[in-house]
Amino acid sequence: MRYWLMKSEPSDVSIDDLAKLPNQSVAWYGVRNYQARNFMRDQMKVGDGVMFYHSNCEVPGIAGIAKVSSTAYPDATQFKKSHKYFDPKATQETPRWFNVDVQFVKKIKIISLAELRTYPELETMRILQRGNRLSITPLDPAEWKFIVEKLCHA
DNA sequence: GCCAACGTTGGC
DNA sequence: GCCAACGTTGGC
Repeated sequence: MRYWLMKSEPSDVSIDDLAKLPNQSVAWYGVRNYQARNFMRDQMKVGDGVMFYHSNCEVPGIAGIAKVSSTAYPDATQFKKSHKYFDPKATQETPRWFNVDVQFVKKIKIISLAELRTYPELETMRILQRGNRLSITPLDPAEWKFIVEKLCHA
């Protein structure tokens, strides 16, 4: 079992939105970065833990816990001509982009980026490294454990 | 809205 | 295969 941190803009899908969706689950569409795609396609398994991170918003930080609820399958938006995530180089036979489904587990009191930066235990987190922009990054089990046990409040 | 950092594209 | 130009991300 692996652990991941996945960024979402709350104006797109917030942790509250996720909790209200059918099955409390969403297709993680729109990833157009190969490294992030490869994490989903090659490494994610059903049941993997996910820290749901709010980015590009007033208080960026970890807003909840989720889990991977399907293995990867072709991202439907790449085939839709009118869609902003349409990719003319992708075909049904050779899709270029994949996504998993992510399911709500619980909402927590947000752990802001500024707070995350204060813990030596978390200084190796990819999200905290300078210049990091990857929307999906692996979390060390130790980082996951520290966040779940020490920082999560309902 | 600014801008640093970084990924992708495409001409050569 | 190099690398300049361009587009995007995302904190501030």
